[in-house]
Amino acid sequence: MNSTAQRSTEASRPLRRARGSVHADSRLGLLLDTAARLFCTQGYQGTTVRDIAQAVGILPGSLYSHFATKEDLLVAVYERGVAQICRSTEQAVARHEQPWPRLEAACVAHLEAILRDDDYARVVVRVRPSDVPDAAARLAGSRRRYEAMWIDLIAALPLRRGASPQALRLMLLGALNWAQVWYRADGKASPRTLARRFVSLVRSDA
Amino acid sequence: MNSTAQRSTEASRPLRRARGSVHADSRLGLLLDTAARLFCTQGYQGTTVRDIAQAVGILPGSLYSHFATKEDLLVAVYERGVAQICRSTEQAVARHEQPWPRLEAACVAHLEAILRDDDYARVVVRVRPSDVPDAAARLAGSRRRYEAMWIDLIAALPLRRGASPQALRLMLLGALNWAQVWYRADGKASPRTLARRFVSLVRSDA
Amino acid sequence: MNSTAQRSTEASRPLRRARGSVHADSRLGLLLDTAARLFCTQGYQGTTVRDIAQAVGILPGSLYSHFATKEDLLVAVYERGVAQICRSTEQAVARHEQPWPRLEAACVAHLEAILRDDDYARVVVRVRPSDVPDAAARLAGSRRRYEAMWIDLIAALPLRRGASPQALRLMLLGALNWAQVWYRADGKASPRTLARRFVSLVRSDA
Amino acid sequence: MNSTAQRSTEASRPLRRARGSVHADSRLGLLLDTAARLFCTQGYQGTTVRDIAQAVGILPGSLYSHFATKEDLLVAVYERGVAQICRSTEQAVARHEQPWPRLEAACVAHLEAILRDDDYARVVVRVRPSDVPDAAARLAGSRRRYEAMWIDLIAALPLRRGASPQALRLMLLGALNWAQVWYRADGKASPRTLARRFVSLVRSDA
DNA sequence: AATGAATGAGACTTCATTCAT
DNA sequence: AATGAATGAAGTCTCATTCAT
Repeated sequence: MNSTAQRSTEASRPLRRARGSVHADSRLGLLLDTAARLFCTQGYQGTTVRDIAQAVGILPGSLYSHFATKEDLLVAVYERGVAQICRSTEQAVARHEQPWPRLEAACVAHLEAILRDDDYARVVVRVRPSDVPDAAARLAGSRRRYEAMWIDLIAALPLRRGASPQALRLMLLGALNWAQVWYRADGKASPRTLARRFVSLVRSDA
Repeated sequence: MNSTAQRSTEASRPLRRARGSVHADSRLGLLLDTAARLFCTQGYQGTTVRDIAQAVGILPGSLYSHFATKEDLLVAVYERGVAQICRSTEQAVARHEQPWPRLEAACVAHLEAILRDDDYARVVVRVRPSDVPDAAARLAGSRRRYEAMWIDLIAALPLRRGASPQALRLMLLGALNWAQVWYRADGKASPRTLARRFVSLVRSDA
Repeated sequence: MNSTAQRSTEASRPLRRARGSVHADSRLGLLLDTAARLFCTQGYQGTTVRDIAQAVGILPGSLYSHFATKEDLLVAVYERGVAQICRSTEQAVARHEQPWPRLEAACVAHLEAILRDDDYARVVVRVRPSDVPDAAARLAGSRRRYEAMWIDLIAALPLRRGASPQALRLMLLGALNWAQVWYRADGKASPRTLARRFVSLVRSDA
Repeated sequence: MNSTAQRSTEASRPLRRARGSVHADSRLGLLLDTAARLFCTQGYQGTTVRDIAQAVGILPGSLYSHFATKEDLLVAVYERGVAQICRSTEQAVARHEQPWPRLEAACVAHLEAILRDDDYARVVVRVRPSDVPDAAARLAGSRRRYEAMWIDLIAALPLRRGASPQALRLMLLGALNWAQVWYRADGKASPRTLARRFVSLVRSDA
């Protein structure tokens, strides 16, 4: 619902202007936050320009003072989402030195971001590039840096011979991302617990 | 509303009328097949009633001789999808007796269904119930039978103490389903290979 | 809701076939009754062919075995309505010999018919010919016989010099017909009472 | 939503843009005028959004910049109609002091408004609230103020003992309103004459 | 930056009606 | 007489976007 923990100043929840944003004193920050919230809640196609404008407190046409198209707005949100999930994950990883703990920390950070903390990050998982054909390439491009990070994380693991690092990465990220489909906040297991269980299932050194 | 399940391949992909059907319902069959194809290709919201009607060769309004709403059509497709993925998986599982091979067979069948074989099954994974709020309950209901099957498959495994069967199920299914997002048919690894790799990663008895 | 008191045999309320209708054993009687009920309840434009067919228990297309168009069905209902309101009024009038009591009896019969007793008669007042341009002439033609009766009734009155018989007729019928707009069955005054009050207001011989 | 009431004749019938309006809202005024004209000519259900938009010279969708639904547009027209018929009647009444002449003036004003002068007023009589179920309550609410005026007018009359004021009001208004059904502008009697005849028929003090 | 009205295309759906069976 | 599927036109309304102000 609200964006990151680290940057809460910008995600001013109510309708008024955010301060301290890189985007100066404009409504741009609020606009992005709102779009992120609606995109991750209702999906890209399920969110209308009207929805966003109304939640921000402007008219639909005014949105085009900031973004040329709805897709551009999505791309902006998506890029921020990738940036933030990268940052969260990097910070979490940096606290550990051993490869498996580092991987586990990444999984926890990732899952917490896409389930709870960060509307921007949630959009990255919620919106399939193929749902927005014209922007698919740009979205996929944004994602790449994050994937590179995961490739490194996995490469550092002492896997047993024959195990596919790529399969491990796809499996872990897939399992984590799909949690967005079934996870309910009122459940018993927290994102953190879930992430740890997933990791322990594939941890071959135990 | 929809007809049998025994005729899954009868009128699968072609744009024109099915040939040689024993039933006289070829139009309805074609309609469902077409809807399944478009829904899994473009998503539910990305597919218009016009798209479907045009691909079938009828007028948009004619669709409403068969289904009262677009959502009802989705539900019919979805229910067929669940039925077929259940059938495929059950058949695959039945060829094995040991728990891990049974699970592996299920994963292979599941992944092949949602990546390649079966437009109906693909819809089940492609369309999130929450994207279609008014039909969400019906869709989720359909899914339940399939989930029950997986719970049984997992319960039969000799897991090491402390491992969560639920986490294992959610992890495997999530990883498999998410493959729909990144899998490209021209890739090196077949669905079968992928599924086996995923299973081997979580196989604790090796 | 149901049609006349004198012909209750035909107006079999539930969905099954009427017996003893002039229209033999067919569903025609039921069809007409149902159309009358819906037309007077929801208006002509507010009633769809589907509504009628469904209430009768047939398919929309089957309606066209009986009537070539929806308008033809309306005309048939309307003509019956005029016939029945004529009959009711004539019977009521026949019980009196003096001109004013005859007029009063006509008003009572008319108002009871269009407010309560007779769905067919209600249609005659409810549906404006101008709402159905293509059938307007036929509807207006049906009405004529009834109007002639009223002209005679009024002509028999001993009006004071200068009073316009035409104005009196238009006023009385207008006041009665408009009651359909505001009358509620749960009100205090019965149609009979209302009709009498209207007559007494214009009765110049008191 | 709708603008002033002081400009009733400004953009009355012409198909094209109003000339010389003091206001810049000519488009909205034209829209309302056009809707009033079509609603009173063809009825509410007989008038399509396309009809209105085309007569105004905009696209159907553009109508929704001003009104959220077709019903909202009707309500706006209807409310104006009640306002204007109130105003016309009040002005006419104000020119007389005796109760019967005041009533007669009201009848004349009412009849002229709903037969000739004022498309908005005509809509009030032409459209039955029960034909537009979702807006019925709002329409009926609008009407109330006008009815209150009539109750006062009637209450001031020196009726003979036993005469029901309510019946007199319902009779007069019913007779006047129903004239919309049968009146043709080319007839011999003017609305004014007709209204006077009606009043004289119920005038008990002559 | 923002407004408010409008655009143009297209959304889903309904309607009366047809017609082979 | 009735069916069931289809037609073709039209229904109301929504959408992303534009543009003069």
